[in-house]
Amino acid sequence: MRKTISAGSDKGNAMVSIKDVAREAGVAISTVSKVLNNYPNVSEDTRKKVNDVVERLGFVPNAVAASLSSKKTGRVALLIKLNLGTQASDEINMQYISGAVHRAKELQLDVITVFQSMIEDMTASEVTAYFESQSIKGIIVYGMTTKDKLVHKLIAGGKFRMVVIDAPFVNDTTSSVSIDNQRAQYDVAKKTILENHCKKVLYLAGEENGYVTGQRLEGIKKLCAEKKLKLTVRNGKFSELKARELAMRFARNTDCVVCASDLMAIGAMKALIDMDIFRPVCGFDGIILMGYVGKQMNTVKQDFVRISEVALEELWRLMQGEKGRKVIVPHSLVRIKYEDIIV
Amino acid sequence: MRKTISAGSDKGNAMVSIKDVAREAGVAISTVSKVLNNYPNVSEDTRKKVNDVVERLGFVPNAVAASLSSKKTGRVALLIKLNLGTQASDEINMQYISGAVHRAKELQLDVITVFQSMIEDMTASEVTAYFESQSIKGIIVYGMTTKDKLVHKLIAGGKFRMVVIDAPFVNDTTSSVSIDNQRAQYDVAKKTILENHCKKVLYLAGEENGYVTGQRLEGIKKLCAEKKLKLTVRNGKFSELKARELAMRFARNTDCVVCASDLMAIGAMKALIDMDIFRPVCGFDGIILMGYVGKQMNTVKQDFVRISEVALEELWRLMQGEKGRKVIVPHSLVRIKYEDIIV
DNA sequence: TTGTATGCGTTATCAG
DNA sequence: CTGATAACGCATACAA
Repeated sequence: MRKTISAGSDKGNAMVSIKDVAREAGVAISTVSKVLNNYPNVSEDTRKKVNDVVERLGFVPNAVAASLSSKKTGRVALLIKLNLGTQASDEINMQYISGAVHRAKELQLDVITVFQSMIEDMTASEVTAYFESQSIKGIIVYGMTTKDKLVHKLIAGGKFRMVVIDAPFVNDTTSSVSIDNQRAQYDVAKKTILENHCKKVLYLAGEENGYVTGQRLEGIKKLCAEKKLKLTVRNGKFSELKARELAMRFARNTDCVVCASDLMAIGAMKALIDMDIFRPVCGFDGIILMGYVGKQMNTVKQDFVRISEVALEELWRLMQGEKGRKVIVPHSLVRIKYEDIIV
Repeated sequence: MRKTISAGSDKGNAMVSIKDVAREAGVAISTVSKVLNNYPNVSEDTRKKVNDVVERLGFVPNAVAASLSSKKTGRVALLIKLNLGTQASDEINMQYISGAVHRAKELQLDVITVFQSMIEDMTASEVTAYFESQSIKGIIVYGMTTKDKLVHKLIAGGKFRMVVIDAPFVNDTTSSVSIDNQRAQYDVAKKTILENHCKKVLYLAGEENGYVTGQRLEGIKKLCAEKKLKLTVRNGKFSELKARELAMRFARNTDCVVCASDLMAIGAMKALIDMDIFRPVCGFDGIILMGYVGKQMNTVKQDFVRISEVALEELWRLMQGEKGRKVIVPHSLVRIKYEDIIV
């Protein structure tokens, strides 16, 4: 009668299982299972009876056992690329993880986090075996580049449902999720250029093997064509240091610096400050670090949490058997000030 | 002879199971299991035979099934506290996750990531049930405060092996892992004070409900007592904004500002710059953000990746049945310059 | 040293 | 509508 809270260290108190519920409710295990999984063929009467016991015993089905048995309910892996300790990527990755993990809990999906570095020295079949051994059914890939052969093979293999962020892959079992990179680059540059009446723009592009690099480049090209602006493009490789160097060399002869990432924008801006000249700079991503540079800049705000939530929902869809598709998440333009981010 | 890569989209090839290995090797399933788990009683002969087949088939044991069966091999949860979008904590948490996940893979432990926000509105027994339903055997708690009643109950409940970072809990099933906070605060302050010949120090302490706050406070008190320095303590609450305000109000009458966190050090330093006065400032944590402030500061470098690796190893120990203990991880003193962190 | 049998907590397929 | 019962992939006490 007493719902013993089992004070302390009584070892053997096993978790309450479906069997206990069945016995307590006076029905068969299979019936309990049906109630739990909302099967149609079960009377309101027993349904209620079972649910009451479930409630009373505080029963929660064992997800591990379920996934062993079911083959449907599967786990998903987040494949994260950890960049050399630049905390810009830490911030972004953390938001990715947070978004996915939260949404996963709501959808009753089990999530494991995997870093590229953990699998980069494995062959494709080893990685596949590893994921299978973990009962992984779906994978979300963050920060994929053209050089990630392993991921390409994973997609081609077709063994897993996959969602790739910022990479243009769509097939029956693969979806892509991203913002409209071309449009975003166009928008943020346009705003900056109009505000400052620029004629000659220096564009610091991302790394060549990044899929977004080309799209963003299209955006700035389109703008410059439309507005008849002189465009100088340099490969900043998404590197703060590289951007700094490029700004030092080329910024003097232009009236603004458009960057394909916030980190590059920061590098460029710091260079300009050191050079003691002013040029408007705009970035891309909307990371908090932008608030620490001392100068405000326009940037594209990507909602990484949202992107990751959407990616997880998309993976869920795929795991229900739906076909892959391309999903675009909205973005916005912002200026990040120190006063806004300080807490 | 060819190690077939199984070209492409052959759908139905289920994962190779222990059964397949057994059949292929001409032994019983249990024998394979014994080989896999390095049991003593198995002849070198069959051991080799089995291992060959394992190799050839690329077999990897199904972790889910194993944990269902074994009751020993369990999963561990990382309980992460996500702070209001300050990317300082993002950086730290990312390193925590990275360290734990990597070490976990080596130790063949399955890891799930859980955020405080996901469980904060549950009761202790609900959380317990949730973790049990996930076959969680051990939990690492990051960023625990005195106010986290839930975690306290989890520890008291004794159902899980636990490792708490930066919190003083040790019992049979619980270990604590941290640096020597008192010593670290003493060291970094001493260095700063000696370098600048300070006499009056302003100390911006952490939040009262943080376990490290008291230890760090002891460190600075000890130093000031030894060196006969005038010490003014204010509660900065680990807040950059609060530190900024406190620096504005109190820094003028002191010759240096010792902070219990880098974020506060940044807030204080920015305030000093705005006030146009110079005071040496030192921080605590060693986050990369320190490189973006423009002024170099001494700080304590915590190796969060290492801390988390150690925590995971400790959890592993506990799960082997060993008793809880207190583990101290080394720290170091550094100055973080923009030139060092830019990549 | 090896094999047999049972169980872990579910889901799913059948009869009833 | 409900209840046995067989998987799921593996570990392990026990028998051979």
